[in-house]
Amino acid sequence: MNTQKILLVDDEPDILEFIRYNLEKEGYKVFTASNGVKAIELAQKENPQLIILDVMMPDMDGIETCNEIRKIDKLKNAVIAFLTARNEDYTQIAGFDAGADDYINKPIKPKVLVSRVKALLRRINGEQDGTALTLGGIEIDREKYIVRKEGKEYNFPRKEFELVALLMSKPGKVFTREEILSRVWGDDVVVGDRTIDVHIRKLREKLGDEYIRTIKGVGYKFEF
Amino acid sequence: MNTQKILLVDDEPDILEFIRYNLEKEGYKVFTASNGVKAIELAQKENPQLIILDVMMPDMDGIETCNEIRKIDKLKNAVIAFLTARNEDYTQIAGFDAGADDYINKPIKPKVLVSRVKALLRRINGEQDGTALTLGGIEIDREKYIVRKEGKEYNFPRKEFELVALLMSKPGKVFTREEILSRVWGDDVVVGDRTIDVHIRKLREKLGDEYIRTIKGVGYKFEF
DNA sequence: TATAATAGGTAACAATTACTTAACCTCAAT
DNA sequence: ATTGAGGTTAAGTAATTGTTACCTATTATA
Repeated sequence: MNTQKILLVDDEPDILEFIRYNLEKEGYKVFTASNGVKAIELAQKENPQLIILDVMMPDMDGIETCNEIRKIDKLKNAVIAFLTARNEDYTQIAGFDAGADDYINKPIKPKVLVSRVKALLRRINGEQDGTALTLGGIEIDREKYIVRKEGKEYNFPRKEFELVALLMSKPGKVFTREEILSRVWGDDVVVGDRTIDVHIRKLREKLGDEYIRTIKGVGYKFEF
Repeated sequence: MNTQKILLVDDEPDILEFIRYNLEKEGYKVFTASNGVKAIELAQKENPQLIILDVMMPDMDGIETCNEIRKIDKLKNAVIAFLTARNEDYTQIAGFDAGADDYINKPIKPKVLVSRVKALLRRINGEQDGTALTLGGIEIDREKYIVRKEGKEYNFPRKEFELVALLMSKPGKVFTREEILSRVWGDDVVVGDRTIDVHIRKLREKLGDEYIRTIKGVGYKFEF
């Protein structure tokens, strides 16, 4: 296997060097950038498998940088992790929307960092793990495209699967109809108003009514 | 040839006796154990060529038992098969990590059981494999480019072989059309839309419809 | 070398499944 | 009571996949 490339983005040199040290010790090839613009340049050039972004940065913050990176085609498959201070709840929500794959909390502990990085990189190299998400007895497995409930497996049609996966990706968060349309159907597709309802209904039929809650006038959320 | 020893482990006496009856009829020497601890003891003493483990057992489940057995040096070459209920959480593919060689689905049909056991034992006696992979009664041999099903051998054309080998390499995982094209045909080859379908059809014709499942809008996967 | 057999691919159409819509219903807030 | 948001159902529509027959290239066989 090729040496893995990691791009590290933070405005604090100390943190940059601290993380670099710990990752290079593990044999990774580490690139660093001190701001979003440089990060994007480097990412274009080096095509890293994993990008670690500090959320809090001057000028262009991590989320914005993430959004820009996600627009670059050849980086579509890169794994992006955010560095955040503990308990930055709002940030996290925005971060998942931006397509983050994981969060790493500061202060950083070397061991945690390394094992997390390994787990994230394993995802790319096909190896089993991390693909399943379990919440309130319901498990969705992206890789196998299966939903499990109480040991039984169900094959959901594509839209239903994407919909439940979206809602579960951020349990408790209310997804507006707009958001749902944009992320499950795509921005250019135009569908009628009742389409979402019908899909929600099908999900409730299969999972039970207790998981998906309607927030009238706002949207839907997953609860457990 | 020496009489072959088979160790059977299940907590349900009925199943134990049912299988024992069918295997003894074929001339095998069958030992039974009702739990993992006894199984390990017996395995140590009798050194069976084949061990059939029920996955679901109280206290020490099949996978755990398997892990313990694999630690015993003289049992390194034993073939281990799991008994599983159909549609049971495929999580057990974790069983492969534990070093399982095959899965046998419940409910058990005598004929299927016997031919399966024969196929597994054939591996030990004489025919050295190393590159063979057996799943749900289908065995693919990368070296000889041969597919075996219930004792019969089939010569698959290259593409068909590569396709089934790919799907079986990660049972349960959905391979997108894109992935399949890239890995069986290569990234630069351009083939029409229906090409994959036709090959899938040929495989289903030869193996039976129950192995390859279509996930509409996503891809195909191997199931057993 | 001619001929046959096999493998791989394509096109046309059938079948299936998923998705969307329309029409109508319910419920709660004003 | 009226309105508006969402729920429900059945049926229509679109998209994806299955199937068959046929063509071409390659490899085996006489």
